Amino acid sequence: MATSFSSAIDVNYTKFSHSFTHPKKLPTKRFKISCNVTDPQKQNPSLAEQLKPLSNTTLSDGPKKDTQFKSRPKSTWVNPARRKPSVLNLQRHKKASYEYSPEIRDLKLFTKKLNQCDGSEEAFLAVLDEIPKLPTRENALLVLNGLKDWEKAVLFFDWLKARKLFPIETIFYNVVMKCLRFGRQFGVVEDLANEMIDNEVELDNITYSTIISCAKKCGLSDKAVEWFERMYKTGLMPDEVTYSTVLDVYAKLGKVEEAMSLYERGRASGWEPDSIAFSVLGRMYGEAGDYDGIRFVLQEMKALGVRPNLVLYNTLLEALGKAGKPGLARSLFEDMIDLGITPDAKTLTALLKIYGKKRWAQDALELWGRMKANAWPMDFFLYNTLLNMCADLGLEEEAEGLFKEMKGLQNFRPDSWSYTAMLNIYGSGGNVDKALELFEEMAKSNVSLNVMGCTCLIQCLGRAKKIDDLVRVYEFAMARGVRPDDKLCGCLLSVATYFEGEDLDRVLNCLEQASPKLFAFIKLLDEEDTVYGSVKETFKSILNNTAVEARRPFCNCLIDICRKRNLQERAHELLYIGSEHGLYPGLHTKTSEEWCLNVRSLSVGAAQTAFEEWVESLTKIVERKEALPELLSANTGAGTHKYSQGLANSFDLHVKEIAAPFTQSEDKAGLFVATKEDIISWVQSKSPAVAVVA
DNA sequence: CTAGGGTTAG
Repeated sequence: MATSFSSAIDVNYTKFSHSFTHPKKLPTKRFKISCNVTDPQKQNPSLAEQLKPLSNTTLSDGPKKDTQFKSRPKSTWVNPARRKPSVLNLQRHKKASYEYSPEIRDLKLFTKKLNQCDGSEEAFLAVLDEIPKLPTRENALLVLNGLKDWEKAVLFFDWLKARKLFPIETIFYNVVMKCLRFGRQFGVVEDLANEMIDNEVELDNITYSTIISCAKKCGLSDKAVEWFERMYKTGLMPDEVTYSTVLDVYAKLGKVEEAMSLYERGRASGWEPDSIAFSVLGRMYGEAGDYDGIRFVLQEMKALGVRPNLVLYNTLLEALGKAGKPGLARSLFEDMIDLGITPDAKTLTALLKIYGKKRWAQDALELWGRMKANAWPMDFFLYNTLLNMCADLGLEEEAEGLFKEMKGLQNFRPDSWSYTAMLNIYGSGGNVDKALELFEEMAKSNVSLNVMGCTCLIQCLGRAKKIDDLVRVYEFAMARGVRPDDKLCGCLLSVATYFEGEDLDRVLNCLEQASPKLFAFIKLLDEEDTVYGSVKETFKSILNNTAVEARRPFCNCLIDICRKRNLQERAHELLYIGSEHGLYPGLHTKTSEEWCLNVRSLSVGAAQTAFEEWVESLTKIVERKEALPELLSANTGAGTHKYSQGLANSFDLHVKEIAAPFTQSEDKAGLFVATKEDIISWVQSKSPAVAVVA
């Protein structure tokens, strides 16, 4: 079992073991805090002290049957109607289930009545008064368990307490708390917990894990941590459920160090993490995009011989998607299949997302084929994920087929996600007519246009220079309450570079609605008396208020707009500010043999601007007779996307325009090279004075 | 199914 998923883990493990910060070395802040809250009156040992004897005695060798984790107490539930059957009884009354016991059936009916009655206290108590006979402890639990509304559970619980029919034990509180958690009533849960303390009713691991998970569900992480620390204060050791619950609290807070610290302490105390704990950790590392962390989880699972189940595989695949690692995801998936686990829709969704995002077309299509061949389960998410995958891979025909299939399904229709994926496909493929057709179809089928669909349409209509349709779609979206986001603003900015004159003004009008600040900035750039300081200040403020992924597109587009309006100086200023802001990491790289200008992430205008700047600085170096490397190169990239291929071509034109001595490499499209000699003689030819001095 | 923990869209 452990060996079958080893193939995924063993990849490059040596490298991994060097780069991963082992949890043992992590700070233990969390535990210092839990020590600080120790009640001075009780003088209980700190967690570390509590765990010490355990780690010395139970960690290393041999069977650990004496630790509490092996023998967790089972539910104390007793079904009053199901007595331990004798062998004879078993033979004769095989079907004698409690459902047919009249007493239980009555109780169930009574519970149903309680569930159905009016929510008011009076109505509930009125029904409660009709109870056939005063309940025993077990019957009371049966009723309590069957109540759905937390208000009713609390009323019934109060009624039980007032009647004093039997002592109210921990289990009663636990059952009520579970119900309160469902109703997200942390305040009431906390009151009950304090009541338990006051009444000296024992709080056990079930109580604590319910309190903690309730706080978590209510988004009160600080309360969750607080109650975990209170638990330590009492000297109660967490069991495996409490561990996973608290690990999840830290994981959802993104507190990786705290989670790992707890993990390590738990391990030292003899806790054996199970698939749920690993699922929590895997998800946490996925959210952090931490590949080494995910491999640590896989390694630990292997070392402990934990056999992953479907949910754990799904979580790990999802995490690998977030970390952007298709290779490990693929081998993990194959391990899962080899183990005989049938993937569900979530598994396939996770995997297809990775393949699509990473443009692993072959693997994506192969998997899609296997899905059909094996009739693996499909659901709504999976259909839309397949459509998105088609968009990522540019599979227009496949998407059309799938979309048609979706329209014929019984259970659901294509929704705005599905339409958005199709708009994305038509938009990036430049298929304006089909995109517009889809837009009309959405209105007819009552599917609302979301902001991404709107962005895809605007992009597409902009490229096709269909200004009337563009404005119409934009106004439609705004009227339907679509709220422009940074991506839509970036799209409008990029579209603005396709238009001139009156049409440009119409695009800018749209932009003004979406972002008055951006619109004002464009006006500012246009004004002659604008000083650099105010450009810088305004632009920095805009960038800081923009989603990270939209910052570089903003800068690129604004530079393009400046160049279109012959504001070259402004274009250089924006590039400078953008570089200072870290938008173009790795733009310049230098080795002793070669200096390289990497413009792959720049727009046409930004690339030209960067190139001009570079050439200017090379010229100065030649003029000052400073050292140059043998080779100089500018890289535009070949462009894997349909619309990014333009960069190499326009760059080529620009190079020729300014007669720079760079030539495009024949082996590698988008790579422009010049030798040191080329540059020197070119500079000298431009300014003969330099040649004379030389 | 019987008191507590983990997974799904740009």
